[in-house]
Amino acid sequence: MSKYWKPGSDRPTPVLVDDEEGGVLFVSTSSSSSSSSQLERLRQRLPVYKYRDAILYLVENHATTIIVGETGSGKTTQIPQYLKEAGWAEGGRVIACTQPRRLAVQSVASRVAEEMGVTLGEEVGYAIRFEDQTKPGLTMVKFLTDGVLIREMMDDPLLTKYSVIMVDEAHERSLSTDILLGLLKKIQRRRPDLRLIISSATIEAKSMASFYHIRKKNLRNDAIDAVPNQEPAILSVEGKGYTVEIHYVEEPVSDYLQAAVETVLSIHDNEGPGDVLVFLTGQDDIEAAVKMLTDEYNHSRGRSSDLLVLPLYSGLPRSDQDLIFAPAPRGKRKVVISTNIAETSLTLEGVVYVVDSSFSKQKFYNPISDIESLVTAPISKASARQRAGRAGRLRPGKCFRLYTEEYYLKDMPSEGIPEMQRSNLVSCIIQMKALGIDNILGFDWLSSPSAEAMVRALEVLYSLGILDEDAKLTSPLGFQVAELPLEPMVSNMLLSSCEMGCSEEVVTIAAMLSVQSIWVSMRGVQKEFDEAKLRFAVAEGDHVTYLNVYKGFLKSGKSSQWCYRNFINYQAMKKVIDIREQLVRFLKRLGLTLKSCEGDLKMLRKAIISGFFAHACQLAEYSPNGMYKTLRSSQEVYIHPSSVLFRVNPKCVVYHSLVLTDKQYMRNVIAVDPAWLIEAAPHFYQLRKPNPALF
DNA sequence: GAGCACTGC
Repeated sequence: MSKYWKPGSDRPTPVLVDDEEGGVLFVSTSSSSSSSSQLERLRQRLPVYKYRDAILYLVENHATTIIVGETGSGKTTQIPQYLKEAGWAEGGRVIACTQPRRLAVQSVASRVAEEMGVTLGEEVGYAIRFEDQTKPGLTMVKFLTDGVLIREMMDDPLLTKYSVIMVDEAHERSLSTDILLGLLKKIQRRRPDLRLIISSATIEAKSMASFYHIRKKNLRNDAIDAVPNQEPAILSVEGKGYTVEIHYVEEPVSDYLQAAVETVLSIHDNEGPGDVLVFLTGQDDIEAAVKMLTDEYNHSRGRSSDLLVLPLYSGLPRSDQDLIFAPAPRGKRKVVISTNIAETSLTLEGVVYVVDSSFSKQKFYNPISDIESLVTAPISKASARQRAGRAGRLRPGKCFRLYTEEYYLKDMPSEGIPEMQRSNLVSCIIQMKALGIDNILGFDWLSSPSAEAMVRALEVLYSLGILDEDAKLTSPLGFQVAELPLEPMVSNMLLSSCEMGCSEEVVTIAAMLSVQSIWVSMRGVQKEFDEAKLRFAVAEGDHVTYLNVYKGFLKSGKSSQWCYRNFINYQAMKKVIDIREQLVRFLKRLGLTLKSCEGDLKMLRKAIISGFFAHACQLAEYSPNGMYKTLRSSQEVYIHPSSVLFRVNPKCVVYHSLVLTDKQYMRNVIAVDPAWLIEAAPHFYQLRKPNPALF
């Protein structure tokens, strides 16, 4: 790696300046290229030229306002308060503010409640999954995740109780944010009184604005006069973050792991005090980097003995994650080596130096093979800027990019591919159908997914009996599946189990399949880990094994100590309990009853098949290495080593999901009798060429 | 005998 760092610039020309400190706000509309005339026009209309006044003026006069600025500037949290004071929450109307993450909803809501001097859960409340802290009739400002707002649309498609809807962090372009933004545009045509505020990073402003530009011909006649201005306004706000000095390598690095480690040591030797945050891609790289830095510590004490090196990724047990937030001991410099989790989800306050590898793991979906895979890929400029910004929260910081300035300027894509275009769309499409959107292919998306992906999702939903020949939700199955907060195949399995008399067990399995992994990832104690797992393992497969884990957890009195002894993730188990309770409530609301099959594992497996028949595989003949072929498309797949059926290799199995690494691995596998497949899904299997190996 | 970026309902 080059030891020579080249300082560079990053920030696009600042378009705007702040307000109360005597500056001006920059306001423009999407069609205008002349920003100064826009500014002049606004200046003439606004006697007092302040942030608050500008917001209220724009919301009053434009159907859509787009707030652009540094993310995390805290500027947007003042907006709901301004709106409430200006009377937007009177007469039972509510101001809604969405965030993509639960934690952000909670923290912003409590900050705003405090600023307004009210009790959280009354005038200012929030709603996230499992937790509704609002009082209908009293709550005027409501914070919620965008996913919850989409769920609310199922009961109230026009979101009639909201006067203003503010969507924060829209530039992240998460699946649910994109669905919401599309739906809101549709609502806007039928609700001229509704105001939208969308908060986004600079890079996305123009496309957001042109998306929300309402053409008159698209409005109902009586709505034309009611919408004050169909042209979205853009308001730029300068963030309050400190400047971050960017440094690039002079030559491309060949080994970014090695380069990251050397950069940390070089920062430690040459820079002033302050914590270091390093962005790598995944658990493997992170553990390796931690080890390299620790070895360095052992070899040359003088140089790095005062480094405190900590890994950070989502799979880490909570107690280890909490170490990150404790201040480093006196005289020590904290170095956190992290995945993308530190880019948006967690904020470390003491960070002054950021090291950016330029890579992250990203999900991609191939609609032809119907497989999602996770690959290491270059990040976007927007992401790089976000990473750099993590260094400027405490005081001016520095960001060391392990790539050249030329690469940044010329080759790095300016924004990432929206999640919508990298995902399997079954859940998305079922939600749209439940909201009465029939023409999915013609829907006005912010970024349209491929036709192949949409057609594939429609096919899968049709084969599950969730959609009919006209691509409409079936009744009751389709509508019930849309209600349940699960993957459609899991919903199908659960609903079938109610008819088959094993819902008590299957509701537990559904909850267990909804969490990342219930096992704690532990390296170095593999033998003990395998032994612990064997205590729960059964010949039928992983799903039934999960039932044993759940039983054991309940029997222990939901003990964290018990989890620790058995290599089970306590946080994941608590989530399983929450999800299971919620599912039971949903089932009761649908008029379905819980019934136990009292150990009839055959019935249990048949219920699983009724959701997952499309994921059936048979062991290839003469296969010494455990190769399976999928029945649907003869793809080569293997049982994942984490499965209790690894190396057991039953003749015919059904899997929950595939993970693509060097091979395609099936995760969560259950052994089945091939005859059950035809019984469960004759439409799916009987039309196919008979397979002599099976039947 | 090998592997799981990150959210969300």
